[in-house]
Amino acid sequence: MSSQSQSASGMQQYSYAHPRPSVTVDVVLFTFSDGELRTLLIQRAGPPYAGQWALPGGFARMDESLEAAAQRELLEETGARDVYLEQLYTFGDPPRDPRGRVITVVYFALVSAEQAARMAVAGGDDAQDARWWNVYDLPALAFDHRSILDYALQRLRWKLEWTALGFLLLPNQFTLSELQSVYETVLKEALDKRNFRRKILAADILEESGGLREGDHRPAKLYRFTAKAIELEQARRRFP
Amino acid sequence: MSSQSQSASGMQQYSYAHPRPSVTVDVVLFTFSDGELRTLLIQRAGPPYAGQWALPGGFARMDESLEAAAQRELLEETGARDVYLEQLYTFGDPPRDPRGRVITVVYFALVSAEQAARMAVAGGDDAQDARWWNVYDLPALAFDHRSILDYALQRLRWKLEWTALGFLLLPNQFTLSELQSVYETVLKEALDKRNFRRKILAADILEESGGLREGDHRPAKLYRFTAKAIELEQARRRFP
DNA sequence: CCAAAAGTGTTATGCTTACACCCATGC
DNA sequence: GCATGGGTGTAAGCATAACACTTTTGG
Repeated sequence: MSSQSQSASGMQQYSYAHPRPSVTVDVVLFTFSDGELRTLLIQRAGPPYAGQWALPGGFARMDESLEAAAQRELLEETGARDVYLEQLYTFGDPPRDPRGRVITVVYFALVSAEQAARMAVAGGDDAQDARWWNVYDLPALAFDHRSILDYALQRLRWKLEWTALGFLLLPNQFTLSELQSVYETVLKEALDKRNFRRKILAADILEESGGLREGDHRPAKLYRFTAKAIELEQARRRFP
Repeated sequence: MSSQSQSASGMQQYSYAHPRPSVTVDVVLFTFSDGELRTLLIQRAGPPYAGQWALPGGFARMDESLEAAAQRELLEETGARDVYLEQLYTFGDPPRDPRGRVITVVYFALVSAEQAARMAVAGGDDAQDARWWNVYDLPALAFDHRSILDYALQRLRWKLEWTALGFLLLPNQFTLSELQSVYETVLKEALDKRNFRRKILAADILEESGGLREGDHRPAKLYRFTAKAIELEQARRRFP
């Protein structure tokens, strides 16, 4: 059907009987710190869209799965391993990349504030710079990345409403008020404190860590999510 | 980054600096007739998996969107236009196709029994045969199509539980018992008749067509879905 | 008149929502 | 002692689930 061979004709090494699109894997990475919902963007070093900010990502290699490619991109651009990932959507409208037909399989990723802090956020080869941005205060984005990000945000909201994934954005230990603040920031609506606490605790995915968050005022109990909760989410991961 | 040019060297016409995967678009097409949930499969004419049944689909062209490719494949293989489509998932594990790296973007489609009946189900170029199969009584499938189909079935169940998409599988006019039978077949569980009717009617997406289904016993009122209902589903279409 | 599917209401239960005050600490 | 965020219970409304009989037609 489509044959593949390697010739030694200079730059053009891979030849096929039919044209093929490029396939990239991009990642929308969210975290929550300093009271903000943040996403990681890299600044493009070269054209097209040189100097503009874009989602981290790159070309899919021939010998790795799409999810592995997403993990690899994250590792290369942030040093992070074992990140919660799920496939978001595949964008492939012909005009989305001026270089030609590029189909991108986009993954959706969540990291804790701790993981985010540990990251060596420096970008890979084709990046000038990389940094976290407040999701509600973004620069202009390259390609169709703005609409991809909006779509990811929609998915994140949906996830928070229907699953209990919010804790993945926080450090290992957190107070219920911090968790509520994540939900309120992501969903962009105020929640009732008593109802929120009841619902989260009823979901039976949190346990008291025993510690207390000492601060300016009354100390707050620290919670962590149970191992069972993580498994549960992993099981649901491919869905929908 | 990756250049693309055409040379006149026999079969090898398209050359790139980096290897590229093939990208196909496959469609899982569901309908409901004769009390069965059915999916359309085509029988492969050539290798690999010659003679085995597979999802309809084909290579994505360079100048069309992924959804347009799915619509085109459906048109070529069934003659059907204006089919309800949504993107399901992108499968790209390296070993999924023995011919090499093939990434497939899978779409999920629903057609009414009427549309299904009108279809010229004959398959395209590379098909020996094409026919509808009872989803609960399938032949061996080529590639990883069995797990794709299982995933699509999961999505269909979820859609029926949370949205009111069931009517897309039925003819334009249908009785509430027929609609309930769709739900029961897809969800694989018996539903309470009174609760089902109340819930569906409360959703305010059906209207009486005025007609009656005459049969062996007491005639049943015919319903159709309202235009509003279709728009509503279209609006939700990209979600999740 | 019998068989078969159509059609119809009520009650109990659980979940969601709205709502206001006391508690523990740092300064 | 006061300012600040932490922590708690109850009642009303709403949606869900369970449940059985009458109606209409064809044969």
